Amino acid sequence: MSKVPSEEGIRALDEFQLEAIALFVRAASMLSLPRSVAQIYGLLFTTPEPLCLDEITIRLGISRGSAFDGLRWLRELGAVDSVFLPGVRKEHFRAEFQLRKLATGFLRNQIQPHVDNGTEHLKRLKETIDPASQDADFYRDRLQQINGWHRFFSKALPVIRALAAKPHFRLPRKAARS
Amino acid sequence: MSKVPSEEGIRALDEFQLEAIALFVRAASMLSLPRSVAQIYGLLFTTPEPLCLDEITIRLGISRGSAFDGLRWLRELGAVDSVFLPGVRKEHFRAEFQLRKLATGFLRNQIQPHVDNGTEHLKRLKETIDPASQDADFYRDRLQQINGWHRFFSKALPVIRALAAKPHFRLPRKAARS
DNA sequence: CCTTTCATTCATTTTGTCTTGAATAAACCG
DNA sequence: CGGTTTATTCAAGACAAAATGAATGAAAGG
Repeated sequence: MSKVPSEEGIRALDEFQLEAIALFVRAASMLSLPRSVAQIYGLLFTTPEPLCLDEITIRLGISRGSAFDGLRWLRELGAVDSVFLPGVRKEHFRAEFQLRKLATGFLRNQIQPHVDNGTEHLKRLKETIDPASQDADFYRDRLQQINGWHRFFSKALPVIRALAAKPHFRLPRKAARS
Repeated sequence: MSKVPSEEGIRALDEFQLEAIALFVRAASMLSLPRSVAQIYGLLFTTPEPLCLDEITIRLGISRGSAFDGLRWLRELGAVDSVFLPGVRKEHFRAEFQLRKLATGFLRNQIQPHVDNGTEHLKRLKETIDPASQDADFYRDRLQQINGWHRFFSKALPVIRALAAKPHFRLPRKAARS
């Protein structure tokens, strides 16, 4: 009957979902993340059951490609889990929402690499200082400044991770719908 | 003699400056900030004397418009100071580089507004829950989740500010060139 | 005033990123 | 195996953000 994904049995987004997705989109724009990523996460976050790729494209009105890329990104971050339902071929997805996991994934994927890379660049920067130059002292001072920032970030990341892990910031358990 | 900014007496960037600017550009890309902003900051950071707009455009090879916008952005953040030299008409700029100031400015301008705005959106989101809906409980649960994140950020920002302010992360004083 | 210099704006062009959708590959099924 | 469904890639197009530079405005100097 249906070769192409159809909308049969797919209910439209309700007001809560729309508003929540909008909220995620706003938050994502703060981090300059693609709208589609935020939409996908928002949809999964506000949907009790795991959804497959086609359902996502239909409900959000985005293309397969976007949905696929967005899901891959979210999975790599750990913000989305794939779920295999017995007897169902399609991969299904649901939102992960422990702050600890989200923060850890984001730091690991988006921040840490830059900080690590910075270490290397700092070494190179140091070597560009010509001791004979009349600016050598000034440059050494600036290099130290950058080094200080770099150390700060190296130390701050674990602190942030720890903050996010504090149960204090999690919710009191509430009955979850099955 | 010169109606148009010329390169008279403007020495080219040396290796240290080029490398440092590249480093700032990389860092900026992590935050999705425009390249020109990073270039300007990098140039000022690695230049002992304050520079005026024209010197910046010449040394970096960017347009007046970019330089102006970039400087405005950096000034609003507090990452750049303008300096008025006696007997000199042109406004001159120099980099501010206390981590405390940079972090404070960035959080104030780029993050805080989003968090504040979030408060409002959360209120609206709450009102979209239809108590009659069969998803009402589920949605309330999710709303609590987002509330938790929001509280986390509200609390985390001051902590980060405090971290950045720790003298521990600043450098031992070194003689600065006048 | 009038002129000159410097600061600022903004319509246009350029650049880079996101999205799309058709093509391809892989997995599954009988 | 063929046939079919599902997953993934990727070149082309759409879009948004940034950069440009000429035009305008403001301030200073004489």
